[in-house]
Amino acid sequence: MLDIAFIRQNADTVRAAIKNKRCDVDLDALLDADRARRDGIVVVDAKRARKNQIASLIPKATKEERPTLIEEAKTIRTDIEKLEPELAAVVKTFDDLMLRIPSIPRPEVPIGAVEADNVEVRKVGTPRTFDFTPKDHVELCTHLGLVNWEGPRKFAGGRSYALIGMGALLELAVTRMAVDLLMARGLTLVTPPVMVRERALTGTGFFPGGREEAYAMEADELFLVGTSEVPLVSLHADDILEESALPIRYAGLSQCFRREAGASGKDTKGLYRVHQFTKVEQVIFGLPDEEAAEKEHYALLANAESLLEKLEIPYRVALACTGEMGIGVTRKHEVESWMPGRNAYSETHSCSTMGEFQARRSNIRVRKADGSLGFVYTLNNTAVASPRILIPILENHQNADGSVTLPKALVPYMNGIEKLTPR
RNA sequence: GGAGAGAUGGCCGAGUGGUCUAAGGCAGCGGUUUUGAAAACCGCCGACGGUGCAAGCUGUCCAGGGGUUCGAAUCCCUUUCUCUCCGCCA
Repeated sequence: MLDIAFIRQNADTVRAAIKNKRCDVDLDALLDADRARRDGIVVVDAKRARKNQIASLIPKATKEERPTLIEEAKTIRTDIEKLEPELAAVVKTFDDLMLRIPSIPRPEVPIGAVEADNVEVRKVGTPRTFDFTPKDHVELCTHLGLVNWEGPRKFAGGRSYALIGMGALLELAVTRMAVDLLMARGLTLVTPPVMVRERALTGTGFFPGGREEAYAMEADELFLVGTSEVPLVSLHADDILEESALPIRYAGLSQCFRREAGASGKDTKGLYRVHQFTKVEQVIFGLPDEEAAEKEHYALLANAESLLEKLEIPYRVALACTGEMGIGVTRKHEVESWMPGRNAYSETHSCSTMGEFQARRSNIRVRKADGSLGFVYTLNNTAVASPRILIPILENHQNADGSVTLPKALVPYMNGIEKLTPR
């Protein structure tokens, strides 16, 4: 969410952001609602002021004066009772529109509509040249017995899967490796609730725009989160954090749930796009300062890259274009791992600076050293998401006989197992 | 799931219909004193909105929502959360 005063004063900037981010919201409707809201407040506040004035006069008034005052107060109350619902309706319109206004992309962000408009920043590692026909991860998982595909699809539906045996252990291993790396770099491990109220999703910017993406549990008015970013950011909703306590750096470990409502028919095969997965996510609360935020952003990015280096996976880093950024994001880097089965770099990490966007929605403030209050900046990045990360691990490290030689860093987490072979 | 007790500013805590512009304390900020610091003393000190060049004026907020009343932190209803006991349970 942006400051309405900022929106009024920078309407053109906001209009450009809406266009470039391909958001569906009517800025003029918002400005109209804002005007109507403020006009309404002036009228209602004047009535309320008189009402308060009369209420304070009555105890001091004589017996003779009282009936007149009470009469006037009753009239005013009737007026107010008529005006308040009208104002509330205007405010509701205003609030709904405010929630759909995107944050402003930073100047370095390329303007573009689709993935192809992202700007490559660097490539690290070289995709391996195979002297045999490499298998894709589906074949490898089947060959090595890492996944049960058919069972889950019968009782849990499409995009479901079960990791089995070494497959399940591999997920634990890579997850634990990520946790250890982040803890060593000063992040605090959190295993948060994954069932949350609507407020957490609105507060982090996933609602109202992404309502279709979330699983809802109607009976309890709870939603399953698609990332632990949601509970981690919400952990400090309504808090006033001391400047000295910042930055706060969390590593969230959770199951994530996504309906993939807009992806029907896309990536239905294998482990790439699934409804339920495990993710270690990095979340930062920092001072509202662009320079400090930039430093944190690149530290988060570096953590993800370290992970991929340990996993010996070639990857590339791209600066996402405006059309590929979420509503609240002001700068986003995507890290794409090389996946031989897709013959492409594909997204495994997403590193975002959100500015004050989430803090305004979730009411997360900082008391600065000079005593003033401000909103914090939030940032987030994937550390590792499984099973998607299993794809480049298996595909890049496969051998001609269908076995997989695990990257060295993973071996201790695999109880010393160096190679996956069919059992 | 059942019964009961609670929720007040950054924190603790008083406040059972008008004088609440929320006592008092802690923390914070400024000052006096001091070589410096501490202590003591004095003063300041909630958030958000509207309006205004500004000074100021004004509205809302005592967990959330609704109601009663000329007037609600206070009375009523409701939701959420916390605590105690019982039940169930990995």
